[in-house]
Amino acid sequence: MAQTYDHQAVEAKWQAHWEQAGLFHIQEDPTTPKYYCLEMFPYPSGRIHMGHVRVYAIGDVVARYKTMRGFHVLHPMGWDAFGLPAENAAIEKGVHPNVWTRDNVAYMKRQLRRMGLSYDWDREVNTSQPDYYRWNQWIFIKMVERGLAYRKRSAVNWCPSCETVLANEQVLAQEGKDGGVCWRCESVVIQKELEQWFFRITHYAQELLDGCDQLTSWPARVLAMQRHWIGRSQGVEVDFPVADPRDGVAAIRIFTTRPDTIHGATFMSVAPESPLVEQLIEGRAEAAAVRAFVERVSRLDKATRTAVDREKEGIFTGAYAMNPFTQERIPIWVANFVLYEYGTGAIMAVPAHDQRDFEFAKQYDIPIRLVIQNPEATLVPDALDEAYVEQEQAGTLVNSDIFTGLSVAAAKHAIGEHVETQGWGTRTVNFRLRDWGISRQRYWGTPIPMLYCESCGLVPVPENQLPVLLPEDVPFTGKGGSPLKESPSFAKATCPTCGGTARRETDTMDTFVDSSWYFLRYCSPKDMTQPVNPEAAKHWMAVDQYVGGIEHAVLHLLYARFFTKVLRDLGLTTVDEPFVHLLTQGMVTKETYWCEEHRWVLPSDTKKEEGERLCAQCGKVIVTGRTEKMSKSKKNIASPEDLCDRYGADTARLFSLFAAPPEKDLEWSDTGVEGCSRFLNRVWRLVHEQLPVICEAHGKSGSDPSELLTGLQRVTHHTIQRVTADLERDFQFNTAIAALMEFVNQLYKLLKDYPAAALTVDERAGWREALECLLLLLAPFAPHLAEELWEAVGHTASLVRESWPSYNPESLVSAEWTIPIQVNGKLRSKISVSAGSSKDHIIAIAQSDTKLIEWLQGKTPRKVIYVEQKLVNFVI
RNA sequence: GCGAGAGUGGCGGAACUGGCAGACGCGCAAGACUUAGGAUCUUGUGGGUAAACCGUGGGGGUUCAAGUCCCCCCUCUCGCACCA
Repeated sequence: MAQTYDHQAVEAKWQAHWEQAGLFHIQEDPTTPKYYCLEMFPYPSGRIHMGHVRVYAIGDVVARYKTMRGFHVLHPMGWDAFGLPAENAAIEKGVHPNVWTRDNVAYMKRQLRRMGLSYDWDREVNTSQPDYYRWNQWIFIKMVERGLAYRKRSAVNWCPSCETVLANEQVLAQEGKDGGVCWRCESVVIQKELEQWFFRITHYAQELLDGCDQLTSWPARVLAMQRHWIGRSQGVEVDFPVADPRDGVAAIRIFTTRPDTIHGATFMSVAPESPLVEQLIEGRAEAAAVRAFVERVSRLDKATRTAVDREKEGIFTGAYAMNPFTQERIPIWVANFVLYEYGTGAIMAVPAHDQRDFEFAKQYDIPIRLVIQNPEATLVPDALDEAYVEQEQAGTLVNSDIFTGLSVAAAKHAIGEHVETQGWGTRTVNFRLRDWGISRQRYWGTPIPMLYCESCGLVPVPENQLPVLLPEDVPFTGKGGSPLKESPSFAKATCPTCGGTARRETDTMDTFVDSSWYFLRYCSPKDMTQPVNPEAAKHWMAVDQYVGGIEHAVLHLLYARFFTKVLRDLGLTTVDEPFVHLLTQGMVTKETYWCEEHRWVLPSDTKKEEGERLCAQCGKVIVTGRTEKMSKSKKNIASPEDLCDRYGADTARLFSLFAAPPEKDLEWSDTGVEGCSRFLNRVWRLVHEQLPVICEAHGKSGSDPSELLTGLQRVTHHTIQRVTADLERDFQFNTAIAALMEFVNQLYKLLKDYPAAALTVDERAGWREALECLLLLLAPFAPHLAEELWEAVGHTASLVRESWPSYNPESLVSAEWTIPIQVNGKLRSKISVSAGSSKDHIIAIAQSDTKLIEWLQGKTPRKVIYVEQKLVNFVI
């Protein structure tokens, strides 16, 4: 018998078998419960990387496990196929994005097949194909009709490298960079004033926030990030009348969450972009200086200007407003930290109780008036070195007219009410969330199905003219601007309303639109009449288990939740939330190597000499860098293809699941991979060595169950229990696999201790049960090997159709208990008693234990603690 | 600063409701089988020569018993960062 099995042949054999038998093809089945298992679909960048291996291995174990548990499991796969790399390839290499994408999809699909993943490929979707993106357009038009898609001119994020607009969610913070950076290329993003299409995600802000409470099986940090991103603030809008009113500015409306501090407002601040500024300064002596300030501030990009450590800067407009509560004249300033897009773009400034206002007041010598007193330590206004920003529970109002003496909480309520009864304003709620800008000035995306007619204005493309196809005659120059403009055939159109000439919208949609509803499309991927078949969606939705990277915590996951609500309101689905359980898997990381001369180097370009790692080229000492996410530039990648060639898909899967809990980072280790490969070979040899034992039925029939038989049964059923519990409890794959390894170790021990020749018929049956359970339990993790051995032990049907084994609690019962004996809480001995022994009996046995007698030194224990089946503790 | 999470052997990591700390794997050591092996198998492996004792980031506390509960502190990772 070979000592290692031929994984190449075995894996190819079963992949072909599964496919030919159509074992992963799934249909609605009213007789069994459904389960929808989904992993985030990949962008077809060219090759599968280890991150893909990990996420798809996780998903596949879930899908296979749930299938064995009797669910009919929807486990689809597809391609998030629109995106910039395809277009860049067109610019650089002259290959059409469609061709580039198609080739990549074909290659990556082969790679995924090689991993033995249980996908229903009949449901494959590809977002770059008209049969998919036409429904983006359809949904877009429905959203236009409902006012959920609209066009507006505003300052937007612009990535100079990708030459396109980005949504707020796609601008990320990066250390060392002043501004935000592009999510894709990490270039610093700038601001541009443009007219663009937006999705009114803010319409669902409250529901998106409330929905977080239902998502109890999502990681806390993802929910925290979403809640923060949505950013709900409850407060009051108040009009501050302008002291000498001018045209169109009778009052300045502010938003505050701290109406309780309103008596302490000693000035106001307006955002530099606000049109109020010009209205306030016109004709004043201050006008020129203010304009210069605004000009200077607005040259900076927003992220820089609003960085928290940036100095507070401002300028007095010359105008005054009246605090409606105190009737005082307070100066109106323009301040760099006030955001035009948030609230009303203007604030009342309470330096005593807001840190920003405090710093501003200090700098410009504006009075600071204390209106909240700390009851525990009396604050002296002149001695403040920071604003007193107390919590709700502490603080009492002072210097606040009739509100003096109220608690902060009571004052918030009372003053809010007063504002409303006086007609000065209203209580209101503000969100941090902004509408989603979806226009992209790129080619490889969904054309926005809108027309600009000279006489009718904006006109949606009629439904029966969809899809608006991407034109082929587009030159890829890389010189920027929407490439669709360059198509001679595309831009010109006929207005469906008046028949006159119209111009097509030449921007395309953000690719995040595509991925915002693909999970719904999988329910009825071939429906040519609608994006989602409501019946199919009703059957399959919501996704029971979603698996993907944490990097989408606010991007894709927020957009997908939004789209689900939109499609629900269009009657296409009945669920409010798309994903019930969310597993965010960690990154795959690896050590990096740095050579002074050759920079980052591949492990294979280094050599080890006398315990030191040297550069193979120049012989210099290699510095071992940080363990980081695998990346080509850091040269710390491991190739899934090499891995499959050398060890096989089962080993690759097993290692990705074993080396770390799924949500944590996984540090790549070549020796760890070998360990997993060794384990699979051990399973292979174990089963083959025992084939004669389990396949031949000779031997006498035993009378009572032998020690071997009860041992086999106990370890078998105990393993079933452990593996099942580990999978049921948050998919603890690493400990489930550890349990399987222990199982195999124990079986080898029994193999050694009980020679095959002497076995009874019952014992042979016990061995068969043990080995078959091993294969069943192993099947979701290492499906090829499990199938091969399942066949070897005599089965003809695929393991895919087998049920998950259940354990018999009686088999777990051991004839003996081993009870640890403690003295004063420290382990001193262990005793063995027959199972079911009474407390008194166990204590008596313990007291006669020689080791214990030594430890007790003749003293009588003050107290004896006995925990059922757990331990005895003598306190002396 | 705010939010989330994490600190356990040489390493990755176990330890469900307080109850034998270190499962499983890697690495290491010794041995067996081998012409040989980086194959395979067996044994050992927290520190301490050793029993004692010490050990879960540090310091207190509760308890018969603490990695686990309570209080204080430190470090690291990730996310958000002037949102009024």
